[in-house]
Amino acid sequence: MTNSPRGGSTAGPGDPEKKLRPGRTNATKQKLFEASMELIGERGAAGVTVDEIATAAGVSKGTVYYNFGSKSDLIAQLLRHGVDILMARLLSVRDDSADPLAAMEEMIGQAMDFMAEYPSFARLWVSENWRTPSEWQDTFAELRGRLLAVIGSAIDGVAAVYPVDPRVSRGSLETAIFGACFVVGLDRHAYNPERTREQSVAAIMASMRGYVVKQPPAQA
Amino acid sequence: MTNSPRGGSTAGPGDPEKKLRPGRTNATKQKLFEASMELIGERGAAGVTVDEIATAAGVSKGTVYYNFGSKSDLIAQLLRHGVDILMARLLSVRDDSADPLAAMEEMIGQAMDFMAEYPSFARLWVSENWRTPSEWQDTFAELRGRLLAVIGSAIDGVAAVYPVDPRVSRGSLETAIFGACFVVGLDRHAYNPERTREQSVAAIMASMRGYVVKQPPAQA
DNA sequence: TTATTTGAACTGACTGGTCAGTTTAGTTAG
DNA sequence: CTAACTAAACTGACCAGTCAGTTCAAATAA
Repeated sequence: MTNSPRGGSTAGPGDPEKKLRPGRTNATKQKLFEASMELIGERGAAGVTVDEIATAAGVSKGTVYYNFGSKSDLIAQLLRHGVDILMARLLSVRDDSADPLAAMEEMIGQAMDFMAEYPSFARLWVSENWRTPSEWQDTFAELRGRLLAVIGSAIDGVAAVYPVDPRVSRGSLETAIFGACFVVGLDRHAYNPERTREQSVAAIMASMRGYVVKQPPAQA
Repeated sequence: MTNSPRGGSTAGPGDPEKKLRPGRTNATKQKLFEASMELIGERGAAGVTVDEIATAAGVSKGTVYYNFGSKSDLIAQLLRHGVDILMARLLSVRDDSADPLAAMEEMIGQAMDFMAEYPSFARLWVSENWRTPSEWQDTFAELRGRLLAVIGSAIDGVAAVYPVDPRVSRGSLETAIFGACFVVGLDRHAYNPERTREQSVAAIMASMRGYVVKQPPAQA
């Protein structure tokens, strides 16, 4: 199936238990990530050929198959790579603050920065997530869960301090905020580059401010 | 380039100035819309072949090219078709109500119903919108503008009656709500079918409730 | 020190298959 | 009659994945 270098018993970096020779770097994989992120974000996973990715990375096609077992595998690893970066930024938000709403706001700001920096990843995500029988279904489910957990705990932090609207379920709110981050970030990049980071954050934060009640919520 | 029926001088329905024979229906086009909406929503525009669409619609491949000039043209018309339906629903919301917040809530409800009924359209939209050099860039820009205008006027209606948070720009809020409708609708369909329509609407409405200020907004 | 070997990393031509779009000769039904 | 549609064959481009062969730094041997 997948391309394994020569012997079959020897392990290449494409194999799960890759053990880099000391002094060696992941330079090739990194270049392939960058090139494919760009191309796939712009034209979609199906719209980009492996040859194009290889050329853009300054590498031969065979190298792609040496480092990744398949195009599909490359994309799965690309998704993980992007989520790792986003997660790191979200988790960088210190939670010590007295005001969990401020922490939430900073997290949304981090998300907006990420979308501005990696719009191609955001496009890849919204393009391929939600496809019903997708090759990356499991990957998406896992990564989505990881991200939502972070947002969810930030929401919990708010709910622990402020009175909140009981009509709004935590899960739906997580999703709404998560989705708004992607869409607002992408829209800013594609259609409204003049919009500021703060405007975007404020628009998304509106849902958090609507979630906390200043007076008892209207009777259900 | 594109296929023009027979002689080149004869006009088929694929041509811009189609003039349906009275008594004739659009049955074939309708079937093609339904079939391609389903398939393209699931596997993406590039992942579906014209042959598959024709077969799923119970029609021959030639008929697709008779009714539409190309695959690309079919998809452009498909986008318009879907937006026509969504627009009709959004505009069906009577605006006479005393409370523009209630009108907004009903519009979001209509949007959620649409997403539940045409999840494939929603997937197609988020998959192909935001692609940088896309064949349907102009189509998307126009349709997006039409939809945002409707949401924007509903927001204006609220802002005319309630005091609103000046930190939140109308444009960003439009985008956030618009995007949240798609993403919450899709997520419900794909990952959380147990979530109710009301929960979803409430989560999105939170941003509107956060937009109107109950006490003067915190000093900027 | 110098020669030899090893194997991970990489190359790029090639294969087998797929697919958009075309064409043609015909059929159906209003 | 003619608009709408069918069925099937065909073209030409494109593309994922393969594989025999190359390179070269480090390991080992002499």
